Amino acid sequence: MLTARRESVLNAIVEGHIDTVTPVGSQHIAKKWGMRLSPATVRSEMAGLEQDGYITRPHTSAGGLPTDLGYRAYVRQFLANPTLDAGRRGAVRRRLLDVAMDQEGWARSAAEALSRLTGSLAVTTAPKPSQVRLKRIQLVPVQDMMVMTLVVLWGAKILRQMLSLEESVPENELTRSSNKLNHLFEGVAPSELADSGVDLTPLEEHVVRMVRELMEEEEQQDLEDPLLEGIQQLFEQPELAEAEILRDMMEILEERGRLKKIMQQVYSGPGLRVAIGGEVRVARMRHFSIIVSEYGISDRMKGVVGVFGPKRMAYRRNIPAVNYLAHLMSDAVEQGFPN
Amino acid sequence: MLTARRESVLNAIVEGHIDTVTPVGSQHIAKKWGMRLSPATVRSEMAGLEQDGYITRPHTSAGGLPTDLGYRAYVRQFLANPTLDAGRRGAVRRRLLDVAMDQEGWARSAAEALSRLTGSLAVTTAPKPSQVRLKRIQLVPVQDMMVMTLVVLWGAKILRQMLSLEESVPENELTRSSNKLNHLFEGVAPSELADSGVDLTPLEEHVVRMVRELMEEEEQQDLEDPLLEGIQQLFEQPELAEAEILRDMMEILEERGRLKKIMQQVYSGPGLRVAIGGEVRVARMRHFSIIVSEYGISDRMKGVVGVFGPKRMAYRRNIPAVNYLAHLMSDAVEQGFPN
DNA sequence: AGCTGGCACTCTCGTTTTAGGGGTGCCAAA
DNA sequence: TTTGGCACCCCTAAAACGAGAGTGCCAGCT
Repeated sequence: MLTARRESVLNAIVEGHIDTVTPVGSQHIAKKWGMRLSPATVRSEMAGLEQDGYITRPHTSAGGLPTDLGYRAYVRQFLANPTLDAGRRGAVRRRLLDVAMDQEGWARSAAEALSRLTGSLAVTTAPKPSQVRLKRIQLVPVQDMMVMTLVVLWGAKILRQMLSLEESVPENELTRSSNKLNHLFEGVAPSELADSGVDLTPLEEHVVRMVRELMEEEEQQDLEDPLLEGIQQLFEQPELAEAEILRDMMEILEERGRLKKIMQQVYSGPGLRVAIGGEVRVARMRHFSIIVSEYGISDRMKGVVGVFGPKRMAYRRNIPAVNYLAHLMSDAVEQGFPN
Repeated sequence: MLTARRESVLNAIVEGHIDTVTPVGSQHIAKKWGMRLSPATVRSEMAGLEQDGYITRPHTSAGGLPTDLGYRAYVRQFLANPTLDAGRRGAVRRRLLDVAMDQEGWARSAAEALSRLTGSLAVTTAPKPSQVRLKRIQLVPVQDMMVMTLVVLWGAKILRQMLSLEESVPENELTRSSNKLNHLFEGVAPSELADSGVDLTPLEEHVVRMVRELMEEEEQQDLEDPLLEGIQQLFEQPELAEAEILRDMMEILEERGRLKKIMQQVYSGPGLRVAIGGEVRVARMRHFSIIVSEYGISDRMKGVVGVFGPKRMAYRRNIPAVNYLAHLMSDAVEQGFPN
């Protein structure tokens, strides 16, 4: 059971470890404490914390290291009401509401801001509408027998696909087809992209089928691909001296898909989540934590924003920062911005 | 002066070092030699090689390590006629000619193939036409007062930019403007995107100016952004145990721009180039080499393809591989594929 | 009770020592 | 010109060592 005093010993251990990287001993804590408690007393509390699984020791007669459970208890206090101190908010808000950017640029600049705010690797995904709907189809000839199909969806998402023709088709016919298809299908969901009674040329048939496939694929994904900003910050973390940890990190970051999957596992509905080390069931994450928050309008247009770093990250700073950004971004989306 | 025998001693040293990572001694070489020469003789040749700057010794009485000059002499033999043995060519050709992909996907899959072929980090840039010309402009309304401008260039490159309006503009007017601009400016270079005598609405003026800026920016770049494939391979290299080397590598890879600049420095015109360690004047490259080849049609549509790795890389394997891919990709581009 | 100072003990980490071996340079002989 | 022999160099890996940080426990104090 976690008495108040025991909890503050735990806090001291976590924070001590966060800034020294080493196991932290009883004296260190007592000192930080202003000597209101002797090291011996602290030791007995630490014994209790170890018993209960909040800390471990690398070996007998070494200081304490927080376990995942220990971090979890530590983090809890920041989850209640994470507000960023006014000083740090600075120009972020303005920057995020001011510029006319496409979704991706906007999300990227949010990640940049968050990265600067936290000094960590920041991750965002561009806002994605929950409904995939067709805005426009455009067939652009790029060469004889070769056409690029541009598909614009609601929310300014662009898909493209090359299409090789059986026979050369004059440009104005392509334009006519584009117009025809746009007329027929503007605003439809992928499932409605079937034959509409109207006669379609074989080419048009083909395009419709292709667009449908693209849109269905798009529909599968419920998040856009994550955008990373501030990778260099990660490399300054001392834990990466450990070859194994470095390797894990590379494997996580190497493929966008992997990080996306992890984020999907962690965030599950609105609000802010923290996953510490092994809490998310991915072996590679053992030494890392991730803070994730959804933003946007839950079932209309959403994305996620978060921070990734070693378990030893500055939760006290990062949690409010992520939360702040999530709110900013939600505000922006509610105002229909960006769009 | 490099006698034939001395040269083969050098070869043995380089290859020995490539696969043992350590300095290589005279016995080792003599053994490899099938004992047609005694270690003592080899030693005297090594003394010569050291004198002439082809090898160094980490300390007196240690084996030899190739210098940049030594690698250079070693590499020369592969530059003459780098052909990949038929066995390895495998399905690469087919894969590269078969699929209908956009430029970037195609270039990425080339990088993937090259990475697999060499077991190293492969880099490509998508083919870029030397002339930036307008194919089509499309104005897509995404929201009241907000328009997305899509610009398609020759070579199927797409640029986009958000544009916020002063006042709401009905959709069909946007379409009319798109059509008008396409009529006026189809196929023009950025410099020709000026007033054309025809009356333009303020909105159209604005779009033209914006498109021109985008195109001019595009014109500045003479390569597309590099695509990397196979980063994980790099991390398996033993030299990265050295913290300093690891750091250098990270700094090079961190920003795409940096690698691009290095590649531009190395490749200068058609054909295959190798830059070994300090040969390219970038401090961070000291421990690395890069093999780069241009592909495409020199002043119409080009890109680069290459391999990046530690100086200790398998040049014998990688040079022919890069060369092979460059030729494949050139063939593809000549056939107007991808497009 | 609960806290504290004292004390013996444990474990790690950095340093020093040591031994061994791979490798050289040189020389004299084939 | 090549080779075997030999003395010597210098690094590296392993072992030995000492210092320091930290613990656990206990007996006495508040």
